[in-house]
Amino acid sequence: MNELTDRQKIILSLVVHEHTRTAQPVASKTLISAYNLKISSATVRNEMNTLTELGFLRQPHTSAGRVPTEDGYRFFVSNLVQHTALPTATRNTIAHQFYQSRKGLEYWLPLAASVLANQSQAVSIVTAPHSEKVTFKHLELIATRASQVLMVLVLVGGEIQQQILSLDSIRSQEQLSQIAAQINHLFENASLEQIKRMPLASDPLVNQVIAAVADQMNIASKLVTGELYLDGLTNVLAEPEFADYSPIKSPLRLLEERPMLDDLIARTVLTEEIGGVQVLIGGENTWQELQNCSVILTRYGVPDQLSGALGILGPMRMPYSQTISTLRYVAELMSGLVSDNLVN
Amino acid sequence: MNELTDRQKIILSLVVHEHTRTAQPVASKTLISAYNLKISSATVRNEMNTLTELGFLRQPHTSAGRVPTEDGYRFFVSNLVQHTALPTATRNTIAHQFYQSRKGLEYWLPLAASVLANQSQAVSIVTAPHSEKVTFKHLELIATRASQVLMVLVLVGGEIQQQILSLDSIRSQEQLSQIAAQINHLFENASLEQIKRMPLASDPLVNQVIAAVADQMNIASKLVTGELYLDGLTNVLAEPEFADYSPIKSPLRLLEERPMLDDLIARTVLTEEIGGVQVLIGGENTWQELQNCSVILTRYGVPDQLSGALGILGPMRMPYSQTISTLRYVAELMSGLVSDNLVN
DNA sequence: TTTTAGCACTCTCGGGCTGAGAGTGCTAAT
DNA sequence: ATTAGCACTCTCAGCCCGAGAGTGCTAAAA
Repeated sequence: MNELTDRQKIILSLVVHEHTRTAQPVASKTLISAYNLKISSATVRNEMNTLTELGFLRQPHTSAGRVPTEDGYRFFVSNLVQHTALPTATRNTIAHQFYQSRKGLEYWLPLAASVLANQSQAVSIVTAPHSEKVTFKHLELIATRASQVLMVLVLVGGEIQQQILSLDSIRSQEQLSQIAAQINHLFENASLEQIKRMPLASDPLVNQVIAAVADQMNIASKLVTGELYLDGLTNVLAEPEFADYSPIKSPLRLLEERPMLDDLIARTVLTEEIGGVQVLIGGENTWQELQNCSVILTRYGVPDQLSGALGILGPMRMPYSQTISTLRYVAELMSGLVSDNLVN
Repeated sequence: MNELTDRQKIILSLVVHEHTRTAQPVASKTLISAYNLKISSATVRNEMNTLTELGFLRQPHTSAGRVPTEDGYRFFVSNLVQHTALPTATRNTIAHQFYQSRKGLEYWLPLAASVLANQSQAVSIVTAPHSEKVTFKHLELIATRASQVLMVLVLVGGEIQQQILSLDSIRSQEQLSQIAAQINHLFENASLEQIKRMPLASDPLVNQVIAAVADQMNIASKLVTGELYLDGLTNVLAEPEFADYSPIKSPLRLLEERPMLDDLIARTVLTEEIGGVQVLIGGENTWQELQNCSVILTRYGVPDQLSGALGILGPMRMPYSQTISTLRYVAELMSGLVSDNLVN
């Protein structure tokens, strides 16, 4: 498979590089002049020819330069990308933004989305961290009007679920607090299974609350990802290949349809350990919507406890090295923040 | 101002109607054949001419039909729109979707966004309800690790704020609960001003918590709108006038920039009482980004307690009557839901 | 055997031209 | 006041064409 000569690899790299820069088919002459190559354009043409036969390049038409194919990008990303560290200046800029933001996940998530979108000039995807195992942490019952009660459920990890309960009978705030305290004691660090196995209480109202708790925990356990944050939609629209609007629609559709996006994230990132980066080029024959796009995804958080996904969706013609580095760095930052603020 | 003859009004209406249907300039002949008019095309042309001189219509070029201008739409919306009730079938479809959704604001908000986007085939804007006056309802302190504490603050209305506190000293959950109970008693239904005026407690830790509460309430009071939900971005891209992509970018930018959107909502809806509908045509010389767009906004919720905004952003060429009716109906539904689930 | 210079060939792209068609404004008659 | 009729204007799609870009091939050079 990896039968390319060194020179062919260099040329493929350069074509990819030049094409990401200009968004134009790359001609043989352009290449030697742009990168000061010591070989003639004819030689480059010959090599390009073999690369084309191998399926790594293609010509839009007979007398045009070459453009990398999906396979070309794939080969480039898996074998040729040079993982350069993010420039210190960039790292500082990013870190600075987190530093001067308000503390708290609800501020960091949109911030991460915005930082990623700006840095990559593409669409960013950020999901709130979510724990695979749902564990009870704390319950609170707050009297509102008449028999209505606001139930606030805190899960280990820090996720908060709320629900309005209509109780069968009216209780005072003191009574409610007592019930909550009782359940808090009983359910300390309990899993959903453990809660389901517990015997019924004597007070039917307690049972009603327990049922609601179990219900909410059940909902939480079925979530693949937490809240979703997107940013940078307009960046994509600025890309020259989208001058004709139609190719835009499909990838944007993907972002709007949660099930698809969840599927995408579930099938890629969540199978990955934290720190790994997955690159999907052209939808990999699975997501039709992503024909001319690439998605780069990674996971952040604390393993086995609370983790979410970070991603970039952009044109296939994308500065992979830089984008991957940025994504890695933001993931690192976010992991740190999550672990510093873990509720357990 | 309202100097139009009845026939001119009819013709203006028909031009608007026909143009929203076809997205094409409307010719005099087209009009009489499409609507079986009993007058000749020459008469229509004469009337169109005066309407053009009055600034309600314009010609893209000499030998093209007429297109409504901003003023034309404005006149149409304020004087000529016939407020037809939403068909029962549509109402049922919408109500059904709310009925079979899970209960809870966190489900209704995206649902409302999705319903509006689908019904109007445009971009929908939904903000979570938010109360103008911030009032303390309930506080909870939950021990996590070491000296870290999760603070959960519930405001009257039901908004929940959370924050991780790093305490100066380590306390047990019992002690924390005691502190919370103490503050809950002290702050019952207190406003931010009242809290700020209260004397310091003897326990510095209590003061630390109170400061955090005040801080969170301060943040809440500064929010113009709650969380934001958008949907239907792709619908806009399907509009024929956006075949060339460039006009798309500006309105989408507006949606991504929270400050602008907040400004838009604040300046229009929030000045309006609940039930009223505001129509902004072509940005009304204030929002450059909305050149060829119209925004229809309304407010939902419980007056003076908890209210949010619902809106539709679409092309200026938009079925106003239908869209307004839909918006009204969804607002009505949402108001009901909010008032049924009020925490106070 | 590999590289290179040279050249013929192919294809795109923008400009200019053109004829058909759409729709108007005007005029004169009803 | 309305309308039929007509000349006029402007767009639009199609076509041709020449310039330019870039290739593939061949034959010579290294």
